[in-house]
Amino acid sequence: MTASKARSGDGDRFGKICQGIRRAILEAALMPGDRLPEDSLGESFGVSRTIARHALGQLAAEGLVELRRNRIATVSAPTPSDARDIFDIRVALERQVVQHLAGTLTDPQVAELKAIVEAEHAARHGPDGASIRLATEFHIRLAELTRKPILIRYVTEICYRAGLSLSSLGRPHSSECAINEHLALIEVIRTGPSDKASQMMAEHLEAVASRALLGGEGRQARDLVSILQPYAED
Amino acid sequence: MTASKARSGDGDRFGKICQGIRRAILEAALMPGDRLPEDSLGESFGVSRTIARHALGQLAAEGLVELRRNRIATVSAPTPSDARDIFDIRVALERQVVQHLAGTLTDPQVAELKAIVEAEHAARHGPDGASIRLATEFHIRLAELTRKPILIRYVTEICYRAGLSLSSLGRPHSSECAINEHLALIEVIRTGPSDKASQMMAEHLEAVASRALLGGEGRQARDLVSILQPYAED
DNA sequence: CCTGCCCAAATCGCATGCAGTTGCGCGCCA
DNA sequence: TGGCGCGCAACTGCATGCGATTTGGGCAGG
Repeated sequence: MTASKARSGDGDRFGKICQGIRRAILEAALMPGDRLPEDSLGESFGVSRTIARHALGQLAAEGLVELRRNRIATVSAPTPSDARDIFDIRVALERQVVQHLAGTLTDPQVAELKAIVEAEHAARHGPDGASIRLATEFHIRLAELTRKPILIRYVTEICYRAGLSLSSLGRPHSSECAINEHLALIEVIRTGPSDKASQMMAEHLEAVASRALLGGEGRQARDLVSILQPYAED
Repeated sequence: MTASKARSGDGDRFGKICQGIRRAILEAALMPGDRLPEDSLGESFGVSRTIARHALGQLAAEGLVELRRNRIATVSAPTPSDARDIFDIRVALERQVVQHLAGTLTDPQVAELKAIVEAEHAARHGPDGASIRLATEFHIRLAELTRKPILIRYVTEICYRAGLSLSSLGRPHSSECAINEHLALIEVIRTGPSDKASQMMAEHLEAVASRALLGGEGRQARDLVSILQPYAED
């Protein structure tokens, strides 16, 4: 499925485009509403429209890209309410991750996770995009440790969506605390009972969501679309 | 995506194919391993390979279809372990559904849900496929009542995957009890506290999973792939 | 009778071409 | 100056064509 297909490495042009756009979105290089015409996309990745088009379809299925008939594809613009839903789902899924993982981490796994957190620490004063990407990588890596392909897939997808929501709706930045929370998470997953670990993950994600989403001045100009949305539903 | 693109009705050939195959899989008309060549697919839906191919991509992203490079697409063959993961995730997601819904159901909504259960009752002696489809429809309708598009999307997807798992790994049938459980669910969602409703949903889904999955003689010939899988991973 | 090789048919991967739709800019009119 | 409508360029929707790859079945050899 997607996970196995995204595993680019051979001549997988399709996966390359998907991954490229995903990363661009995650790092906030692409912002909601940005246009993604098939032609120019294919050109910049050195392939024909066909593949670019296919990739856009995939990304639309993941919720990162919006596809309207006969219109240029755009980067999705999650509403605050979307963001709320995404984080609710994310909490539910990542609780499962830590529940399955609690007490099973091997030393190399712990080391790998700590290495990611260290990278986060190193990047904490760099561009915003890198921080978000690394934090996301931490959560995805955690999911991958479960070796449950379907869970991995959903966590990955929801993490990307969350990243998009953060970069478009969130405050400029607030990753400082997340780093400590990640370290604490590793510890509690390694040693703690699964309930406690699950609870801590839930609190961590809630903290991320409220630090970034609820506190700040979420709404900019383009938010009028989310305001008008209820009126346009019928 | 599904939600916004499912706005079918006009000339949406793409959505038609997706929905057609989804339904065929859900009703067990298509079984895991069945081949889905682009040509014949497009022919039977009256479109060119291009669209059929695109639809297969979408279904692969949803996990219903397996796509291997240069090979004919096949209906996915979930392993028992996949099925376990799917139901774990499904429990987590549907708990959210009933938590959001508890105590908010309007009378027409209750009536609509009861109508679906009634249809289940009517179809309880018909072909297996119809029962599974209606039970699935119940859960999806429940999710739709939350009006949370992203949650709806994930629940829908996971329900389809669960349906595929049931029809391929499950016993011939055991929907009798599910009908009563659905009725009980409606009641507790309508009146009960959200915790209780959430708990009942979890128990219902666990019951479905264990009735169908754990009890029976899950493994047939093709399961040797899942047996060999761990050895082939590196 | 079983095994292994080789070739033709089936099928996929991808680019390109054409037709239909959108929307943007420019000129016209108030 | 500001609003309106028209026409063209850009873009998408989709089909088809060609080369590459897999498959499975026949034939030769053990």
